[in-house]
Amino acid sequence: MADPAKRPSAAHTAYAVTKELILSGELPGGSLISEGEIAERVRVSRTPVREAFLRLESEELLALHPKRGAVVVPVPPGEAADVLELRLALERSAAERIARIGLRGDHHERMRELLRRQRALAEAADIGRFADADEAFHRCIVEASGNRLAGRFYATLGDRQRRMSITALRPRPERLSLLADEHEALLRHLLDGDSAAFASALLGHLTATHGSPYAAGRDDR
Amino acid sequence: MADPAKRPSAAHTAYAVTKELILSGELPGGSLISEGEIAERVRVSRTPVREAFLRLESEELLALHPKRGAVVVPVPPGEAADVLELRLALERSAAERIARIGLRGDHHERMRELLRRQRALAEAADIGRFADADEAFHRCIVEASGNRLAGRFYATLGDRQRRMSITALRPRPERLSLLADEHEALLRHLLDGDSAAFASALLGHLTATHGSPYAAGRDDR
DNA sequence: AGTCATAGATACAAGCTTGTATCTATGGGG
DNA sequence: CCCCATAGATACAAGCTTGTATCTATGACT
Repeated sequence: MADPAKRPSAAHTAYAVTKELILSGELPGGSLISEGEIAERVRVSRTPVREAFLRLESEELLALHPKRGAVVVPVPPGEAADVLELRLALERSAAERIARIGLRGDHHERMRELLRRQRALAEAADIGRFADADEAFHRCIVEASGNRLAGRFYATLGDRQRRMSITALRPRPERLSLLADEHEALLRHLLDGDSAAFASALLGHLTATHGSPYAAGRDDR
Repeated sequence: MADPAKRPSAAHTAYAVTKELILSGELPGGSLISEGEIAERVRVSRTPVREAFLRLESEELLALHPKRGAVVVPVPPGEAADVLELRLALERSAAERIARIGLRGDHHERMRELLRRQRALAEAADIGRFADADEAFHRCIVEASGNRLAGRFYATLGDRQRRMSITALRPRPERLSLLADEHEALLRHLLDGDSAAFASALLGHLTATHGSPYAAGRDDR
């Protein structure tokens, strides 16, 4: 089959497919899988699957048990709060910098476009794609700050976030419009340079969607 | 060794020990265990352990995989919110009934005693025992309503609650005093017959400790 | 005291998986 | 076009577990 640049290796395909199964929730935490099972699914031999498993183990998505199988590592119950707290920190920090340096036109345009897209997806009740546009909107906020490091770090939260949003975000389609409204409000605060209002609205927004990041164990309470 | 009434069977011992390991978090969700491993730990043969595993499977604490082992079923990420919502519902309902019928003296005494106990444990920084006294306090609220069914149902949330509170409640010892303060406030509202204030305070209390029950997927938002 | 039933110990067979070694196919470089 | 290296396929051995059958010990009842 025709493939651009270089055909991905069997090991990489096995890795990508398995990772997607985990992140999408099709293989939930606690599942017990095997090299043979994935090999059959991806239609390769066990050798590249073995390599993929090792990689996923290093990413703490799989726990390998010799001669017994691999367990999909569950999302630790407390991690939802940890990820949320980091998201809050990164986005607030981004809003403060944007208040200082302004919001570049292309970023503004991009957010507008994402908001329009969200409206359309809310109307179509497309929860999956809405979640993608939701995530892209928040990521754009962090990237708009110009802090490349923050942008990169934020992206690594994406995988962990996906595993939680699959179960946390079980919205009725009507809620999608509310979420789009809240995104509008966030953009307005950015444009006003009001990072305090942004922080407050963001906290409400994330709390309603994902629960409170200020759960037990936090030091700032 | 001397034992009262009847010595518990090996199967029951294996069951109780394994369940405690799971609820306490020593065997977290995603752990892969075996009959032999537990048999060695409890010092019995595999036969009673096998029976215990079947029981734990029916309670959805273990997932058995023939010839491979048993996986400790992880706490589903969304379940924290579900359990919290039920707790809220039961405790608010109890507060409303108590507002109507009053708080019996013995229940009042019991709660006072538990609060004193919590103060002492906060001072001793005994997080484990504090959590027990915390749980007993909330359970007493539900039992004080006189609704035996609610009391029984609330107790079944106990197991699920424990698996979450181990990770959610990672408090610094200082926070224990704050929790005791909040329990004082809850009792005061009960005594005042102010179920609305009780509901509001309870929401704040549980949200701070366990995160918001009104996460995505709720219908009342 | 004897008998019977049941819980549990134990040993061996069988299932499921990984680990390892060998072979093959393919692509790149000379 | 040939050779070499590497990715991957495949087959068999080995590890870990459960499933099953048999035996034993203990307690209860007669």
